[in-house]
Amino acid sequence: MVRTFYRLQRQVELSLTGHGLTLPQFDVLATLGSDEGITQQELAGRLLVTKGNVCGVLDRLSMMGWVERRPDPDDGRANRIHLTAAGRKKLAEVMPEHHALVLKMTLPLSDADVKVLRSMLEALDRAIEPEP
Amino acid sequence: MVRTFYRLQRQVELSLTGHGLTLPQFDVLATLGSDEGITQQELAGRLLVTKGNVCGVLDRLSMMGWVERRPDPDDGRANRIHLTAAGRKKLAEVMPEHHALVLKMTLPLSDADVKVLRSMLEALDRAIEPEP
DNA sequence: TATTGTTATACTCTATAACTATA
DNA sequence: TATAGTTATAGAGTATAACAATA
Repeated sequence: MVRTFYRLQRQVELSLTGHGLTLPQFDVLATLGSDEGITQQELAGRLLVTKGNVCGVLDRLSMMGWVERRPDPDDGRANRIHLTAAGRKKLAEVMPEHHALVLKMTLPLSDADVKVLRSMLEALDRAIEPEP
Repeated sequence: MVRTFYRLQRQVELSLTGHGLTLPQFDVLATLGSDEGITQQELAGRLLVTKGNVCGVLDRLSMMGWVERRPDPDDGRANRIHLTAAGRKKLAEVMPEHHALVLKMTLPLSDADVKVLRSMLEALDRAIEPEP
């Protein structure tokens, strides 16, 4: 089961490589796409990675000009992470192919199965550290 | 969907770290557990990684004394990869906790759901490069 | 000439831990 | 003192490409 997960993910990773993105980088962009303005700590929690590592990923993403750190007006220590216009464009560029790949990978399943799969994964996702 | 996959996988990865294993290393051991004696090329195909990279992972695993390369008697170029006794022991040591984690992660699902999920994943797995 | 495996390089990610600054 | 973010280090994985030995 885990091996299948890994293979599916490698497939996604290989596709992202063609866009000059790594999986963690894509994950950050996609997360910001739905939850812009979160802090680096929150981002670290989502990715299940330490804040130190998020820092490095953000360094690379901001060097590419896709994200920017804006100081939190209410907390001098915190940053709020935002997509730049270029980042939004990049995400819009990658997403269609990404969706096409997911669609292709789930082709052996019926539409109903995919729906079930999706709702299962959402249930599993919610179960991951709900009370940190 | 892919983000959930990633989060589930990170969870597995964090658990493996406690055993001094990385996900690719575990993947190799588990693959050998069911298909011992395959070549490095075959292994590379399973992991969706280049032969050069498999070489490095095997270097580390054999340095730990968990796998060994045996020259293929019929093809002077190829190696057949085998688990050592220590490797088999390591796998037996990690597997219970691994299964417990998978069980815990799928707890929000019913037994029937898990069965469905498993059969879906098997279908997806079979669909990944069936004709290389 | 093609294939199996090895080696080399550069980059990214991760674990770990010490550090700065704000609260 | 606790928290948000940064920096430093070491190890591992991956992409890419050149290389040796065998088929």
